[in-house]
Amino acid sequence: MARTSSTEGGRKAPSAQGVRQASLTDVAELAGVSHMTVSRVINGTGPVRPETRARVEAAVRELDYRPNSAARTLATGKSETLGVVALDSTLYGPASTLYGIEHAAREAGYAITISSVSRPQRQSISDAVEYLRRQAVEGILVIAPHEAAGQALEFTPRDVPLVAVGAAESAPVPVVSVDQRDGARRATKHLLALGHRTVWHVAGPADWLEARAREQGWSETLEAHDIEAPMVVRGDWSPRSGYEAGRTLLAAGRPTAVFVANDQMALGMLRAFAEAGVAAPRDVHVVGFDDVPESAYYSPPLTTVRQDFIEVGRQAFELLMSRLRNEGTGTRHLITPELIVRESTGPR
Amino acid sequence: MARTSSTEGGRKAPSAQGVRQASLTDVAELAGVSHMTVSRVINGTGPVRPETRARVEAAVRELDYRPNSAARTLATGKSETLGVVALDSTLYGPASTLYGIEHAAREAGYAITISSVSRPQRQSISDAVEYLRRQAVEGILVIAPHEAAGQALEFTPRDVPLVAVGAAESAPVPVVSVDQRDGARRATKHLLALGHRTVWHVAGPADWLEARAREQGWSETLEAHDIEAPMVVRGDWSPRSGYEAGRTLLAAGRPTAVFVANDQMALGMLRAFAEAGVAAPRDVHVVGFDDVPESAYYSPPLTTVRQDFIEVGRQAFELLMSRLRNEGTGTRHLITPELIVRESTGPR
DNA sequence: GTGCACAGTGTTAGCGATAACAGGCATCTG
DNA sequence: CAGATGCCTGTTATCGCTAACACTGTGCAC
Repeated sequence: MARTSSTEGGRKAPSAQGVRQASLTDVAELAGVSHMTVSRVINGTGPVRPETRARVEAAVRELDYRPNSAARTLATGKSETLGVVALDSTLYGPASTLYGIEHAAREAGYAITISSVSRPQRQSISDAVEYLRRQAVEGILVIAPHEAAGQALEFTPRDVPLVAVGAAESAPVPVVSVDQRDGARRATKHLLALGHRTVWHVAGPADWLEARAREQGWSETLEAHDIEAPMVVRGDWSPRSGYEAGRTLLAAGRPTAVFVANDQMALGMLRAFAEAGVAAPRDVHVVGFDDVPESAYYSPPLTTVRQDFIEVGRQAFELLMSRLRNEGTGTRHLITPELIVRESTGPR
Repeated sequence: MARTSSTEGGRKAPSAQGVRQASLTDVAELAGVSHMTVSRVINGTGPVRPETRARVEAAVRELDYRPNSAARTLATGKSETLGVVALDSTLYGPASTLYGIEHAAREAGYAITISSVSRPQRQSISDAVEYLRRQAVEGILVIAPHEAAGQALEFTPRDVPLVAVGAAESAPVPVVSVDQRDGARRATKHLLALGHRTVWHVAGPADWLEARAREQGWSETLEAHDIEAPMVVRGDWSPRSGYEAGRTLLAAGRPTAVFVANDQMALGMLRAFAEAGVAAPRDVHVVGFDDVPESAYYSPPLTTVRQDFIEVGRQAFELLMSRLRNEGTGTRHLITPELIVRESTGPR
């Protein structure tokens, strides 16, 4: 089609902000039909003669009509919107999960409203949920892998479907998560299989359920091999805390094998080791957790446990949808992680 | 107050999903007033006798009333919701910006609806904007630092306020961004000041405006020193592409100074160098961009250019708000980045 | 004591959409 | 050819809220 210059531009994009959006009725008038007919054309409900349909569609284009979602929500009771309670962080895991959810939702035509919490406290999580309920969301996904989240969810109202991502097994709501304990067991076994007498552990924050599950998987594996678990060093997921943990470990007696609860801390620890002249894999074997994109390029490339966060997000969305449809399907999805072996546990 | 056990619990959290949410009218009936009085109590508009107010508040609690935002939006024309077009990625920058925005918005009582795009194409960005408009957002923030975003924004409707984050200076909308060129100039000057005869550059994807601005800052600095710019090696922000760039550089003649367009690629490059026995800072000086939390723990710790993404998010939100209030304040905010010097450009 | 201001409340009319039902006019069926 | 059965369209009520205005009563100025 040839460009019709000024007319089109001028009509479609009036610079003033005051122009009212066209409504169904406006379109109906212009097309010479009733507003219901327009509604039927827009939504594809009910039969409309092709000729009429064309007239309506022309009017829609002419007025640049856009359905008002608030009105639709009010009339139907359905908002086609989901709420997500997300962590206010750029941690790789939570951020990836968020995108997994957003993706799945968008494909299904659902909008996503986010409410983030800076600190994993019971109150703030309850607040976030409450806030979302006010936004008339149809369901809520909570990405909040801490203890506090589990507690907050206990007192969550039951009248809006809710799915937790990565929360406690004991949480009173449906849950989708990666099997952290299994991942930790794989990591620990891998290190033991390399001939180490014991495996040390740098854990995440104690109030993170995932940190605790990894710790558990580690300690129960040692136990199964009749090995007494050494002291746990705790970090906060950050590279800096991993660095400090590394120095602590060096002082505590130079481990030969360390399972670190996430890749970023492993990076910090490797750095602390390197500064002390302790090289991996020559002097120490290290396994991380998460498989962040960088971990293959650490020095040395890091053996780690891969979690498929996108899949977690997808399954969480699916589970929520099935709840919305009132299908009482499963209440807990566990996703199995995968051990990725790289140089940090390679030949010395 | 003592807990009244079963009555309360039973009424407030009926497990069935079918129970209708209480409406203003329900509350009004229970409190023995008109629905308008309830509305006034809820919103604090208009005078209400303390006694009446108390009765209404009791009824609100009793019924666990929650205002219906769709109805409110329909009646007032204000949705108190902003739309954000975000990149479907876990890149540190975009993710951080998103959280900066969310934070600022939440404090101001605005909800955030996200629409993410997987690939920075003009069409997908237009679609995302269109999608948000349908959600009745009051304003839109576009985090999309690519060429395509700039193009898409040109054809964006003018009737919903829109602010771009990190887009082209030439974009036809208000923009908030970090001064990439300035950052690149600082990085390049820093390397030149260390006595290098030239500085190589590993650039980001050509369709990212930020990549181009950094490249420009680099090349114009060389030019100002009468140095001919060496060949540009291009990556895609990923550590893997940085690794490949590193190998390319090694083959192309072993540079002594490299400015890499982001930290992750710098990591990959350092890895490629290390594998070839080229150590930083002994044999080569490297500067990155972004200052991701990990960069202080790379081997060696990376000199880089810090961008305050949270501040970017905050200012973008502010700018959008001022647009909403129809204050014609500034149209472009530039935030100055900061050079962080670490070992990767340290003494040899 | 009349009038006026104002606190406190109620009534009515939308906002823009869908739901539910009610036709008019063909076309088929018997 | 009457009646039934669709297609296509229109009318009306309704979702839950706020805006706008109307109404009562009290307290105070004059």
